[in-house]
Amino acid sequence: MELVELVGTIVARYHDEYEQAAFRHALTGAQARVLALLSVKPMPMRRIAQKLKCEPSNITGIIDRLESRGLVERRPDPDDRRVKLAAPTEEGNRTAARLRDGLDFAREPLSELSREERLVLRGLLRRIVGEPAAG
Amino acid sequence: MELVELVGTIVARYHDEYEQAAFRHALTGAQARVLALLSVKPMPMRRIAQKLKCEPSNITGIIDRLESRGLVERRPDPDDRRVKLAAPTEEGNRTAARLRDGLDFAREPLSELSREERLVLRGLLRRIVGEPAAG
DNA sequence: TATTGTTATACTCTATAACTATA
DNA sequence: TATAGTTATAGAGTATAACAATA
Repeated sequence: MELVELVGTIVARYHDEYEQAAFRHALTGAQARVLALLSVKPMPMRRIAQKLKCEPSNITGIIDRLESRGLVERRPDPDDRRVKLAAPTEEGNRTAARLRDGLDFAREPLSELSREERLVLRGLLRRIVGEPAAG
Repeated sequence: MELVELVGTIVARYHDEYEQAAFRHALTGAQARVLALLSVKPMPMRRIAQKLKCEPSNITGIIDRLESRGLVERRPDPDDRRVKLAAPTEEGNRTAARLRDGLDFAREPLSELSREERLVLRGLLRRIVGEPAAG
């Protein structure tokens, strides 16, 4: 099995598992990604679009749906009245935490590897990602 | 940077690059995946749905759009008149080949690694994917 | 004038359910 | 009866263009 094909397999599996984890919380993949993003740090609508690499107009609907479920709220930005800060509610933060815990990919397949092997893998992946040697 | 985060980064990058490669040929991601699949081997509509992990009814529209662009055609199955085999046209095969060649991910980041490192990486990824030692 | 978020619109992908034609 | 593909429908994500409020 070729390296590129292996990477493709892992990408597909990771993606599927993320979608499934989202589905368990009655979220779509996009909604789960936005919620996960906001649970790290609230941010303006436009910043979310940049992170998701999509047009800002799409974020309106995604936040609408998360807001209607009580997982996210829109707050005014005291420094710029044009800006709306999207932030998770308490329930949103709890959902985001359970979402993280439900990502089996982290545990199961990687647990096949020993500690040393994981360090080797991490080093190789860092090279691929283009990380500097730090960390 | 943690291992899981690294995998997530690579997954996102791979995904983006695939979408971009598809876009360069005026294809959506789903259309490109189906075309790539069929360029390996023509198959019944239902089999495509299984490969893409979606409902068969969706495949009708995707094949419709590929067919209207002359990239794919529907052929009867001589063994079962219910079945329609989706197969790439000559132009479809050419497009699929150019699509494969345009996937920079294969070349650029992996080329950072030496031959030995790539073998080590392949071995580790095989373990993660759960491949038997064969190949 | 430029920017932020929104609205309106259209297209694609998706699941569900009902349908046709075969088996 | 069961299966393969289709159609109809609805919801979600996406891009584009135009808009109101604010900078």
